[in-house]
Amino acid sequence: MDASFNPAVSPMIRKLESIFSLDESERTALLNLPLQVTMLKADQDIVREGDRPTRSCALLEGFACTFKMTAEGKRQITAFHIPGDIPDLQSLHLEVLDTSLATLTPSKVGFIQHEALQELCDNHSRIARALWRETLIDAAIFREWTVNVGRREAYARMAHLLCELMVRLQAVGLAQDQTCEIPITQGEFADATGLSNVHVNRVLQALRTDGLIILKGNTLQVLDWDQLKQAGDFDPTYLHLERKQEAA
Amino acid sequence: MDASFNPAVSPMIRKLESIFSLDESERTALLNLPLQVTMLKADQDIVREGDRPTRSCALLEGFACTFKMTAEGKRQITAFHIPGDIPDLQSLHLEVLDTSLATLTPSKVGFIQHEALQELCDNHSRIARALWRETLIDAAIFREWTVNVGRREAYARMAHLLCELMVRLQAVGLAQDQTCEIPITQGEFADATGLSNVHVNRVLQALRTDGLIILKGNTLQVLDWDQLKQAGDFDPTYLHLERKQEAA
DNA sequence: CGTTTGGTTGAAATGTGTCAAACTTTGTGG
DNA sequence: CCACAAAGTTTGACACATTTCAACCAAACG
Repeated sequence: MDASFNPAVSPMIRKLESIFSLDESERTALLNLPLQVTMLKADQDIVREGDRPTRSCALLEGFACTFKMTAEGKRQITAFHIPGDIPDLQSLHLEVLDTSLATLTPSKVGFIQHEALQELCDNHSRIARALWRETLIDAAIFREWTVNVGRREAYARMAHLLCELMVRLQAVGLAQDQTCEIPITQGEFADATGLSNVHVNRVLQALRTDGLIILKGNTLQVLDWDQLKQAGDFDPTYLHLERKQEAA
Repeated sequence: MDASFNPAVSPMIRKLESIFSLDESERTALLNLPLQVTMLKADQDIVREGDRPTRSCALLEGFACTFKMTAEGKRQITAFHIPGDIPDLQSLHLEVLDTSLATLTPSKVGFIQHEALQELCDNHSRIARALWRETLIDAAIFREWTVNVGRREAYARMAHLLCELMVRLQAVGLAQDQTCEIPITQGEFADATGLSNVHVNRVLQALRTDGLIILKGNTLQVLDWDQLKQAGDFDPTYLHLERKQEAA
């Protein structure tokens, strides 16, 4: 390991490698990215709708979410972010942010100047492709969420979301034995699924009663993957993972 | 005009120029794109979920939509496409399609081999940026649709969708005097908004009664843009248009 | 012109939201 | 380490937006 390497970026590399094969020189280039690392508290805004950031943010530890408020004051979460994600990579090519980004838990984030990202893309066309691909997969997840919210009833909707989180966490090594930590409150689940928190509570109880999951505190354990998958009408294709990982 | 130029691509260029400034050499490069032009009937699949296409499709004339079916047989439309759009540009970097794409009306489409697109991107880094940007804007629209379906009630939801279509059509010169052609049935609006067709019908009647729109056949006329915008909680920022066009 | 497709209407059913209170867990400062 | 506050979860009763069903109507079309 070169002394100038920045080991903090490793979650980001692990994430990228879950969707794109990197070679040694590419990993090295990523490890050399200048990163401004910061610790953030829970429920803290990282960037806000309307901002014109000159940098993007890599989530290194902790959970975050992208959201938007309606005129009526309701919140819709459009994405959950887990370690390794670059939640606002889009700001590299879209000047104005159309959503806000906030932490859900205490988090470690690394800011990367757009210039540095641009230079990386110019010098490594395959990294450019990998990052473009990452934003395309984000888009695929947004599409799937629209389907989930628009056409699945509450029980399936919640099951689907849990499936997605499980598979994504597994892809970056944050789940094992069908178990993972999901520090997301029922109110946050509600804002992500377009349901009320009361109804999320009832649906989660149903999922427990049906023996599909154990969800206590922040720990989710899937007891019956096949049934949860079926209940949620979940097909992981849209996550476009490099090596398919069945949560088996 | 060079004889080898392909004038069929012009809707695509007009669309790109609505979100990114092209110079003469870039326009020329786009005009030289090898395009396989085909006429399609209404309600015809262009590509299907699970396909692994080697080309992307530019919509030159007509309307199309991206959609997904749930296990219960319900359909969710995740995007409407208008002339100039490249609805499956994402397949350039995502091997497997996670959604289907179909025409809504008789359409003229131009297929572009991925190799040709890749070469174009390699030779013109600014076009690469423009195309990446286009996919990022598509993603922003998906996000907004999630908000729309998840957190707005039917009346606002429908108003928002009409606002979006109006502004997008205007951006490519397909709307004037607050009027445009929208060949979308109430059933298709329903599948896009996550409502039933019966309820879409009722909401449209309410929008008419309230004097916000005239919608007869395929012709939409907005009578009171400000009120429609307010009713739909519509803020066009997420469309990231190059020169903002107020529908005024 | 009949047939199909899409639009409209009304009545009844229902999934989910709202409200309000109680309960439980977590975090924290004395 | 307790005590208390704060945050999150659970429960029940009721309200209501939206769906479903079913019929009818209007327009488009070959």
